[in-house]
Amino acid sequence: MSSNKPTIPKGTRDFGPREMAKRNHIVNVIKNQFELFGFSEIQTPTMENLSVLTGKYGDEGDQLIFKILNSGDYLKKVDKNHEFNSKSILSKISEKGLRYDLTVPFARFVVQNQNDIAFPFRRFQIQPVWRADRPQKGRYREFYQCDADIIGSNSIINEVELAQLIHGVFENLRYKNFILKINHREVLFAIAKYVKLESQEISFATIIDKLDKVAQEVVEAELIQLGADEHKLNDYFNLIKEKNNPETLLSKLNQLIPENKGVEDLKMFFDRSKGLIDDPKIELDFSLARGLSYYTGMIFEVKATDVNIGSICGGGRYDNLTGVFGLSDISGVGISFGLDRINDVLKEKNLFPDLLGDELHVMIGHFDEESLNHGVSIMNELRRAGIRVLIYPDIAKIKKQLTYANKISAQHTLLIGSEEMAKKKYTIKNMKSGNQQVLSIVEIIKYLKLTN
RNA sequence: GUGGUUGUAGCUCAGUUGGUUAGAGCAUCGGUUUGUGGUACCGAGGGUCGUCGGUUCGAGCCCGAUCUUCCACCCCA
Repeated sequence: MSSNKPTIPKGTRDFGPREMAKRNHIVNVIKNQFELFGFSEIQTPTMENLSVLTGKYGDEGDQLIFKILNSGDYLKKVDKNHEFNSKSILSKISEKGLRYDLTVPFARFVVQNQNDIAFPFRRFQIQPVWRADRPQKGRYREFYQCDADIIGSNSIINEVELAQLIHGVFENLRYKNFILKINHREVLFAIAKYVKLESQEISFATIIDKLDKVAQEVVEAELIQLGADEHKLNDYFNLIKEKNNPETLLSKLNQLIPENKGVEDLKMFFDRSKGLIDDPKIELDFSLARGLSYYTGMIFEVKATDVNIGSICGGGRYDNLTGVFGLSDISGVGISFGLDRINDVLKEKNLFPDLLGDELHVMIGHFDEESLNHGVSIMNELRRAGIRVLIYPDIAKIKKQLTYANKISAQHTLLIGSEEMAKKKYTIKNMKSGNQQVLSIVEIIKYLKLTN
């Protein structure tokens, strides 16, 4: 009868009770901030039509979309006499895929519901996404994103608010060692032009993005091979390396690329942020590029400085995300928190609070059938008073019941025997200290309300 | 997708140049103790050594394939 042990697919995870309590803690903090900033929640389906998903994330992104096989005889539409390769038959055997992120489904949602939406529309969304990537540290095939977007407004105030929101989230998670890097796509494009790489802006951006991993010489050599002007490249590298306040950096940048919208936006961003964020951890990084092809304006990325895990939050402004679905000239800006990576960071840095808010207040223990029944009515009274309580449901030795209470981390046990039933006073035991006292139900409720 | 790496009990790991019946700690269950756990002592259960195939008189150990783990690249949350 020995069967093979069951497993779960590569890159996916089970979350036990303790894990879920921690994840919920993070979700609650993020959700709370989203609501404070006036965002409303939506959800979209797990699967989308492939026509919605493909072409939005670049060629590599398309490869990473999980495709769903058509139901029924999925080979029916395949013409074997025709071209027979994976690319040509994909459209015949699959028309749906699992969502790859939350932004593109959101764009689809906006277009479909445009007549019911009041613009500017502020929505948040916390749902899992799937990528057929090869898993490694901080990289999963199923993971949660927590997105907040504002669509239908060009104002830089939105960017400022999102920066505030990011600070609010990490402050409430008690994580201080993050840095919010910002840049602007227009700046990158103008610099590409400046170093004589016009029409190769994308290649320029992807190479430049490696700067935090690869030595500058390597990046420089790669860019020169691409056709960049060595002298102009040096001006740029010098500016990247310079540590200075944003105003100075921006005015220096302005000398390289005058009359640039990106520089103007960034100036306005810092101007409007003044005094709104305590202890801002914002850094201008003119080499920040970010992959997703739909960004057109300011781009954000949050990095953990003391954990090696990639970015834990990212986002930016997109001017025409809904354009591909037929609704043009609507600008939006959004950010996405990586729940799983934030969880990894808090775990590594031991930043979870001792009490996660999921604690069981009381477990009722008993000695026989009669006290068990008595306990059930006591349990009812406690629940009505808002106390989280359960009763050990079987007749068992008190030792076994206490061991169980210990394992499920009950904060107290309430013991009922013949003496307790006679006096209507019950033994309440604090499981941490081991102290116990004999109290009436009213006193117990009062006592528990005080401790929780 | 490219290159490397890992796999022995529920968990963390030992296991000699290939040699009888594969071990430990923790965890689990039971007892010492018929009203007291987390924290004592005693005992028990639990493994076709990731899977399939090969070499050998003999494989946990050697070889191949495959799955899985982790890492780097790629990309990203």
